[in-house]
Amino acid sequence: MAERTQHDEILAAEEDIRAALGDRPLDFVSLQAISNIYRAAAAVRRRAERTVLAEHHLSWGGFTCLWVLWVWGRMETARLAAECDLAKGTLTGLLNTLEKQNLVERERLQSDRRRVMVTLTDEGLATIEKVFPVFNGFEGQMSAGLSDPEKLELARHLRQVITNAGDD
Amino acid sequence: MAERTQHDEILAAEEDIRAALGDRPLDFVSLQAISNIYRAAAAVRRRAERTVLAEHHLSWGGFTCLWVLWVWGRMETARLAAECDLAKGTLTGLLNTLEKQNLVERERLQSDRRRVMVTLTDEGLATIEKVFPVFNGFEGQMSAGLSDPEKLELARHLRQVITNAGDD
DNA sequence: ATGAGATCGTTTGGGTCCGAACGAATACCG
DNA sequence: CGGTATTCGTTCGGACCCAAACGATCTCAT
Repeated sequence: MAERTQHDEILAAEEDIRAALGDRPLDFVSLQAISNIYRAAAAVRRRAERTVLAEHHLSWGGFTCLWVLWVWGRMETARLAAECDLAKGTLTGLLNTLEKQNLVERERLQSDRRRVMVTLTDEGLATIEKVFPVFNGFEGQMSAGLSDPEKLELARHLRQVITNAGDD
Repeated sequence: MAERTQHDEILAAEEDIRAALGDRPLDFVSLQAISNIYRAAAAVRRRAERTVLAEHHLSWGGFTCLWVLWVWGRMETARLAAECDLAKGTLTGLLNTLEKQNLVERERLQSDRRRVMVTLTDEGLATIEKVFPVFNGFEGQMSAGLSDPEKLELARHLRQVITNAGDD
């Protein structure tokens, strides 16, 4: 069992950093915490896009839109962008794609013709109802090896970071 | 103190999910853990690009390249892409940008003219030596509110996720 | 009423990112 | 040797992503 796992490699890399910069003032603990967030996010996203989402021709952002619309129901683009954590300009392009796929519909509001309401189509509803359980299983796989209390702790720590980084 | 913080809003959103889907089989714990990784990563990156990195005209990826080259020294593009966690095609564009900024240099290997060695220029070295301490301070701000043991725990949990998502 | 200002979603331009295809250079093998 | 495979970095097409600029629409004080 002398196998060198990816886990070990990550730790080894972090040791290299300490060795290379050990004589400088360095908040190494914060560095580990924050830099691993980005690596984990990128790894999970890539994996999802190549497996679960690719099978249904969905991008990460597209899936997020469907999911939000499924859980909270039809809503205007401004709120949808906020819930999906996207810039409003980005959402425009995403909705174009989803509309071409007949997964969502746009509708100008009568009361205020600047605004646009977004609704799941029947096909969009069927898609998210089919994909979400698979995606949720994927989330389970990605967090395998952590106990439920550990997962909750992870989520709690991340909420703290999100709050600290809050876009105000 | 009736203030509704961003922290509360995140938790409220998660409650909405449970309410909307409560009667379906749902691994809610894994969902919280994984989905917050992406939100945290995006928030931290946006914040960094708008503050620390913008002042020095660096993108997230560009900063990562300089950092890697600083810690581990000059290396070939293939390894640099791996260390930066980027596709090799992406790295080509990033290096073009960094080369225009006179921060790195490319050099064909004599022994194998397919390969390219990347080196920090003096200006690149000066840049990363100036920016890194600021960035490290930024990482401290982003993880404020967490104790050192909590940060280490966060890093450890994320390493587990990275391993689970490993690109094989 | 009506013009100034605010607020929508969209467009634009630039950068990031990926996967697949490509051309050059090297390595392998008979 | 000489031809085929493999392995490089780069290019290409497409999607994503953002900030800023843009038009259309609404609001509101005059």
